[in-house]
Amino acid sequence: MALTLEDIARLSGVSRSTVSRVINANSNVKEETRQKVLKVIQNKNFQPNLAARGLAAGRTNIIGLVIPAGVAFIFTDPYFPLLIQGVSEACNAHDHSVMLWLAEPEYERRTISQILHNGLVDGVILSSALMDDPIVKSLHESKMPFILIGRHPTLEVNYIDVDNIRASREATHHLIRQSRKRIATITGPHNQIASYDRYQGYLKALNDRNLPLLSELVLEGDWTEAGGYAAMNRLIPYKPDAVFAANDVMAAGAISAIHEAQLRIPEDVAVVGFDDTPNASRTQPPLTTMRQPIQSMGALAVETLIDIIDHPGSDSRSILVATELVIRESCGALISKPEGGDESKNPVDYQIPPVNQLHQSVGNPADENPNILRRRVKNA
Amino acid sequence: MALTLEDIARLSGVSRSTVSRVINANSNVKEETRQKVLKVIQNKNFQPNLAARGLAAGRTNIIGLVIPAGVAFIFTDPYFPLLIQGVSEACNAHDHSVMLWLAEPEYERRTISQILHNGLVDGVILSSALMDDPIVKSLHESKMPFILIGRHPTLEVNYIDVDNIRASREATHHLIRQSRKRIATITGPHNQIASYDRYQGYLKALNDRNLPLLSELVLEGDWTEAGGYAAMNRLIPYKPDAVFAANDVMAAGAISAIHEAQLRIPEDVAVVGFDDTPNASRTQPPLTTMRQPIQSMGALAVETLIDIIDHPGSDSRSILVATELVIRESCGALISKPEGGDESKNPVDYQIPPVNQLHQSVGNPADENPNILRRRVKNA
DNA sequence: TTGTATGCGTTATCAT
DNA sequence: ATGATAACGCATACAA
Repeated sequence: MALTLEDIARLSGVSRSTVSRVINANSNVKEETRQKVLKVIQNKNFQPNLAARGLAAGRTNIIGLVIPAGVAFIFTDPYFPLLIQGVSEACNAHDHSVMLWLAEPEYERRTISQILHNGLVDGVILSSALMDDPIVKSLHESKMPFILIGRHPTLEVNYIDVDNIRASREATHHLIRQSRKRIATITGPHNQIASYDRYQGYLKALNDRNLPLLSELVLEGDWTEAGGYAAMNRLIPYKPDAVFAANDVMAAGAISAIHEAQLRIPEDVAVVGFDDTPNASRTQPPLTTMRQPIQSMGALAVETLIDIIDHPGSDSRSILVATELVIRESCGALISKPEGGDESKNPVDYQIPPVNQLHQSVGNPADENPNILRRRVKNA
Repeated sequence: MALTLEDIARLSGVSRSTVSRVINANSNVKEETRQKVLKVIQNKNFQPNLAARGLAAGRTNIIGLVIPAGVAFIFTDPYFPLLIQGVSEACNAHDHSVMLWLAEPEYERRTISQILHNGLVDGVILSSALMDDPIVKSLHESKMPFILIGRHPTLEVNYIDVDNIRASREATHHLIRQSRKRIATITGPHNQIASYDRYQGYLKALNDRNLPLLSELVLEGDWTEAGGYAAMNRLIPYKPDAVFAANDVMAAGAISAIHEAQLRIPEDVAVVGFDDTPNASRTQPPLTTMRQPIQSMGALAVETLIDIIDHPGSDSRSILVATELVIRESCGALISKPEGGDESKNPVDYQIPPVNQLHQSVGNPADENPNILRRRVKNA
């Protein structure tokens, strides 16, 4: 049987309460006593029972990480692994544990109510993807602290995201600057907010330069390599000279299709992806892509969630993490001189901040107001 | 505040114990009462507090999944995601939750003792990899039920694994049958049991056919694509006509290197991998590989662990899951007629069972006794 | 079949 | 600064 507070108390000649105080770093304990107790604890390698602690304190230091499995099958995509890793590391660093739910549709209803009411979890990180995810609504209506990875289209909830619109706009502008005229895009699934935002950015970029939207050059993918491959195959007959894929995995698929069609990259078709996942640099040619710091976002989610848990009733937080266009010359680089003279300056009306600089925004990122970006104040 | 047993009891006009009985499917309760209580529970969407349940019953229905992070950085490899998915799904299906620990070296010591003693976890699935992993020893010395994914070289512990030796031997035989004479291998890291076993299988295959071991054709990789690429580059000067990579990701790296050296696959160099990860079929040419059902192994681990938890003191289990050589003609296929006449029959002295058939073995898989493979008796 | 009483290992409130 | 004691929400042995 495992040791208890009582055991430690007896062994160190104090009361249970004092041991509890020592463990919880309560200042009301004489240094001498503290050391004595601490020694016994170390000696016996005592670990307080978390279930009991949870019961008594109403707090478990456990965070739930929920990933809808309708989306999670994309495990050939490093996105979720990286997110999990980021969350896990941050939890370790903050003395929390992570409970993982890959919420399969069939179990979803049971799962969500379990999470909310079983008293085992202090808060939830939800990698929501679907625009109308019922889990988000359930959480929003409950008292459970939670934070989304990826903004929500309508509800005012806590979230961490990159500014997908801005980032995609920037990525598309990169292609426009190369005088690409027939820029295709392979989007993510319609019902996901990230897909929507990235498509909006693409549209805005075209609009910025008065380029027409060619609807035959817009195709919906499913984030997978096979999907990108299939989409590109259907795109090729329409002779695009560039393609913006909403993630790197689809971009890789597109590259395969382009090669098979005997077209050259980037001479015939330039390719730009999104994510900068580990092997974006290993495609042939290396992929130009929009980097988002997925692991950092996971970590930031943890820290913010803990902050929310510690300060209930505080304002809702919307945190935007900066992205960075990673130009790998061979894949999405300039192939012709700019037509006009103004292409040398960045056509986007703001500077992309460096990737490791985290920013907080209070508004909706869809709003056109780069100035509300503020440096995030930690532990504020 | 969340509802409690007491609330439900009051609402349905019975005692707390009766409600508890209903929830725990105790047979000693009148059907009528049962229905009555059940209705209130459904109605109020009551969820018992798991912390309290854990405290009282000494069981939480939570399973810990521990992945050493020294290994987990390989998240560009779908292995761990697939494993996590398999474990998670099985846990859902069995009404358990999964607690995830990506055990980083710095936190390892604290982590392990937390897992063992915090009373939050009924048992642990450990994706051990290192031969001398201290976590395994800690677990082995503790009373915590646990199961390894991947056998342990010395300790007699519960594990799930594929027969790596046998599988690699089979894979290598496939190359030998093509009259390949200079068969290279890219192994995993030395200190991992899977690497060791797969290398042993390679050695046995050479030995089976009296082929010499050419030490310049053996190189240690690190499971990553970059590692496979680098290893292959160093291998090429020694003119191998085939290479067996200990996993698909390294095989993909090797393919890149071979292409860059202007060599043809499989005419000049045949390639065989291990795992059959989702995009093994998407390499150019498609990869011939040894399939292991990673997700199934995760699920089987969960079921076995629950069984162990339910029946403490039972014998230790060693379960081997069958593998299957997936021959994709273009990558590791025959390029020349067999030299002798006996190559037509399988040189390995046993049939590889179909992949979805799970088997149990009592002995050490390193032992040469295919006959001890038995169908696993479920719920036995 | 049902209710009562006790204990699980903490934290927290109250004394001292 | 420390110690008793009462919750926390549930399961279970025992009584009825």
